[in-house]
Amino acid sequence: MKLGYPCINRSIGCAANRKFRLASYSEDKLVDTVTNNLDCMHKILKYNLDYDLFFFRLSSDTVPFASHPICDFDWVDHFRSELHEIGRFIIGNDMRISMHPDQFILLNSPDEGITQRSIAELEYHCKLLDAMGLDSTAKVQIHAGGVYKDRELAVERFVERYESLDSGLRKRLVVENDDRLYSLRDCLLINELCGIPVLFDSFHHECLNNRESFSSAMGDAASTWGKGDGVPMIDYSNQQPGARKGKHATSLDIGHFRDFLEEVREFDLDIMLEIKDKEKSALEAIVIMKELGLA
DNA sequence: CCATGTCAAGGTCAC
DNA sequence: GTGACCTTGACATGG
Repeated sequence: MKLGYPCINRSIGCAANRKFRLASYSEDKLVDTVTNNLDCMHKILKYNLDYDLFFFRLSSDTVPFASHPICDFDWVDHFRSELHEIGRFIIGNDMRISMHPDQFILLNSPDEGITQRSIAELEYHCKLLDAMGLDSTAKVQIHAGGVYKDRELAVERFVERYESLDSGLRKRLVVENDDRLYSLRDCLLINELCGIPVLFDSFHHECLNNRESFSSAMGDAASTWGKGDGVPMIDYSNQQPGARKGKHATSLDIGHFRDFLEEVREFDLDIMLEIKDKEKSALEAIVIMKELGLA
């Protein structure tokens, strides 16, 4: 099992997700920002290696506005060697990488324009991973999307659009159960219809489910991952005490995490820890995993 | 320098 | 039909 955290490291004093306002866009600013972001990304990955954290989610802001019409800069070419070097570091150290575009990426929107912009954004994500030389085990996770007053039709649109994507995108995409609209069962249905692997989010599952236990849910999700997809990824988080249901915790609930691991320990998984204090909780979690002989 | 408003992008739900 | 809320950190502006 590998363990990781998303996008941001608060210990090392740099940010790999720096961006700027669209109104102040310039090519110089883009180059400066991406230079910073890639440099910091590399530093974070080195930190992760030092602490046995072999899973990391790259920020969608690595190349700001990459899929926006304003950006006609060939950043893949310009940053070819930096991207390649980071890719070599990742592969050489047997690290796992994911990305997770924001919630307005909607393959199943009835609005064709929204879908087209979403696809452009997915293309950017895949282009970044491609430029690093990462294989199809580096995943881009999305949600199923909206319901639009007709769930069946919305699922149909998702499947149709997924099938129309070119294989370079399809090989990286996975669909994640969310906490309000599409449960694990809904995602498994989508998988049956088009084959997209299902990324299990344990916290969303706690918010929205059909009474499946963690281990049975995990088994179902894991069975949707094929050979080229690598070890199944999952998202783990826990509830912030006293807050609205579905609010991600500030810090790791160690007892909950240990119980969760005990329940899914029969599976080989890579776990993304979606806790607000990022690497701090990851460092606590890796201790637990080692205690249980899982890392 | 600090505080507060704002930011490319949508959807849902309450009223 | 309109507006609040979701959720998020960091940019940007104004005092």
